[in-house]
Order: sequence, then structure tokens, then C-alpha cells
Amino acid sequence: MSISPRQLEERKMRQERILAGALSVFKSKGLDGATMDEIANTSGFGKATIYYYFKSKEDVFSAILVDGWKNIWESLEPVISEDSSPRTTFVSVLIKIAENAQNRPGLFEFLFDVPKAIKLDNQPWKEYQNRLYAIIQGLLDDGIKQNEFPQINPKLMFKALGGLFMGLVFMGDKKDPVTDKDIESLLNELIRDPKLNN
Amino acid sequence: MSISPRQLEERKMRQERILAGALSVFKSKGLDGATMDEIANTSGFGKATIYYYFKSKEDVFSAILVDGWKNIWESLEPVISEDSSPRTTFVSVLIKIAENAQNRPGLFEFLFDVPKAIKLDNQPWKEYQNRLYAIIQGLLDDGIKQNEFPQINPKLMFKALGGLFMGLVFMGDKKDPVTDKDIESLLNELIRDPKLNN
DNA sequence: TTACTTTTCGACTCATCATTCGAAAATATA
DNA sequence: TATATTTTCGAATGATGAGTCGAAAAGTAA
Repeated sequence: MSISPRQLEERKMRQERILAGALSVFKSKGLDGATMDEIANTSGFGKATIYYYFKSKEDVFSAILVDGWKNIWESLEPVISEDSSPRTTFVSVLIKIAENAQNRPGLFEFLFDVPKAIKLDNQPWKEYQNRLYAIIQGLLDDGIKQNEFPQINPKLMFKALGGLFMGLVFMGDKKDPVTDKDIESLLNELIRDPKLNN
Repeated sequence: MSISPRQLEERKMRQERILAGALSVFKSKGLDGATMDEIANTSGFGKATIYYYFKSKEDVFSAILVDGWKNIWESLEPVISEDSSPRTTFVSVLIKIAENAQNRPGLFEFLFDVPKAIKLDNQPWKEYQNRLYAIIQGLLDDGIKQNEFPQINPKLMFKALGGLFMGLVFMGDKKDPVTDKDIESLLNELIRDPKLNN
């Protein structure tokens, strides 16, 4: 007999506890500023115990991001494989991401914002990130071709909508979360569908 | 006799040389990743010499940002005090910033992008940054009130335009710089002036 | 209870810098 | 030229913090 299912589960819970503590430390201090001692204290373990569960500080950092992106991606897949017009799918994707972000606000801000400044050899989460960006860019490309969006350089459109979307999602206070309708109406207000002329 | 004007000027040039070297190091390694040794080598001085001109690594970092923002601000002031409609002034401000960015691309990307992740006690450049953001936000507020922009939450508009603008400016390759017309036409295409109905 | 595995941890090691020192070179001044 | 000031720098200093060690506690199984 080696390891019972319960043991495995407990182990995973401890890992998650560590990651939660680490997230809060990373968010306030950054990757370099965070110390393993502080992560250990915050998550309620001794320093050496952290190393029992993770190989290195960077490993902890990585795990947070990979975990987070994996979740996003799983919730996104059904929406993407839906077979609708680019603009419709686009809106659904944004709404789905916003939902995710609402569930774990601290995490998602981190996911999208923080890792820009980071210099690591392995950035396994980048793969998810790039895949998502590629999808969105593709939807914009197609949407513009099909005249569902204004005729603008798609890459620019991407940047603009990126800023807009981040603003929308991370601005929504906890009390006043962003609704599906918010996203849809904002997008329709700001980025007109040329085929409708209201 | 203490210090001749030429001496002062040379001193300033040496400081600038250091800042230029430091910028390139900070850009590739970040504030924490950069070492004084590397900054010294890159800028062609001995390490101790850097300390002759600057109090600390953070001081070097700060100086880069304060310098940069001071320049932006000086070039911006005349445009802002111009007395035109919010939308017009808004466009002029963006154009002026884009011009600045074109002159020293490396610097401006740093100015707008990097310091988000930084944790320093004194962030004197923040004052400039906030002043600029306040101006822009004010222009948007007024523009929306005067119905020169779509009726959208001004803070959201700010975020969206922020993303758009960054994309525009920092995307423009050196070969194919962004022109005034680019900015103006893009803005007019994407963000309609409700008073014109084309 | 006893033997075995998993988990926990504080103290230690070791490398990496930021910063300082003190002396020398270069330059200015008389 | 002789003296004073400014500039330069490599070598020490000291702090910090990532990662390791070895032992003990806690849990499991018989």
C-alpha cells in the first residue's frame, strides 16, 4: 500500500494553501521581492515545508499561473467551440472571462497583469495565454473581414479592446460586479457593428 | 572658484550616459534583476563611479523616470493650455505623446510600462504620471459631457483608449512611424463623434 | 506496540549583490 | 610647477535570502 486517495487529496489541499499564501505575497511584493520565509509564514508552514511541496520559488510562482490559466481555459473551451458568428463568440468569450475573474478577483488580476515584468526560463503558462490571445485575435480578424467590426487594423483593435476589457473587469467593485449585459452593451455602444446603422 | 559651467555640463553628460546604460539594463532585467556591476559595465564606468553620481540603484531608476516624465510634460504643457474643444485637445495631446515616444522609443515604453511592478518608497515620477492621467481623464469627462464622445463611463473610456493608444504608439515600427493622421483617423473611425453622423 | 512512511521545521550554508573605502589618476587653479 | 579639487575604480564589507540538512513529530499499518 502506498498512498491513499485521502492522503493525495490532503496533499493537494496543502499545496493550494501554499499557493494562496504565495499569491498574496507575490501580489504585494512581486516575484523578486517575495521571500520564501514570508510565503511560509503567510501560508502557515515552515520554510522547509514549502520546499517539500515545491521545488523552488519560481516553481511556486509558476504553479499559481498554470493553475489559473488551466481553469480559464477549461471554462472557455465550450464557448469557443460554439459555432456562432465571430462577434457573438467574441462577446461570449469576454463574458466568460469576466465571470472567471469575478470568482477569484485577486487571482485574475495577477494572471493578466503581473507576469509581464517576469524573466524566467520556463513560462509554461505562456502557452495558455498565447492560445487565448490567438483565439481572440482570430475572432477579431474574422469579424473585421465579415464586416461585424469597424475596418481597423485588427491588431490595434485587439489592443484597444484589451485595455477596455481589463478596465471593465477589474474595475467592477465586489459590490457591483460586471454583468453580461454590461459587457455586451458597452461593446455595442463603443464598437459599432457597421451593419447596423442606429 | 568652484565649478565651471563646462564642468557642470560634462558632469550632466556623464550622468546621462549612466542613465542610458542603466535604462537598457533595467529594460532587460528589471529593477531587481539589474546589478550595479552590469549598469557600470554597460555605461562604461567603474561601479564605484556610479555611486559618485547617484546615491543608490533606486536613485538611478528614479532618475530615468523623472527625467523622462519631465520631458513629456514640458512638451505637453503648451498643447494643454491651448483653448480648444475637449476632443481636439485630446487628439493633440495623444499626438504629442506619440511624437515624444517616436524620438526615444526605448525610454517611453519603459516610462509607461515598467514601473507598475515596482515597489519603492519614493516614486517622484508618479506625480507627473498622475497629473497627465488627470488631464486626459478631464478631457474625456468634458468631451463626454459635451457629447463629443459616445456616452460611456469616462473611466472605462480612459482604459480603452489607453490600451488603444499604447498599441498604436509602441506598435509603430521604426521604419513606419505613427503619424498624426494615423492617430486622428483611427480615433475618428473607432470612437465616433456622435454629433457627426456619417 | 513496533516498524515504516510521510510531513514538518529551524538552523545552517553559500552565493549574490548593494554599498562603502581608501587610494590613485586626472584635471583644474595659482 | 606645486597644490587643491574632482573623478575614477577595484577590492573589501555586510546583509539578505534561496535552498539544504538532519532530526524530530505525526500519521499509517501490522
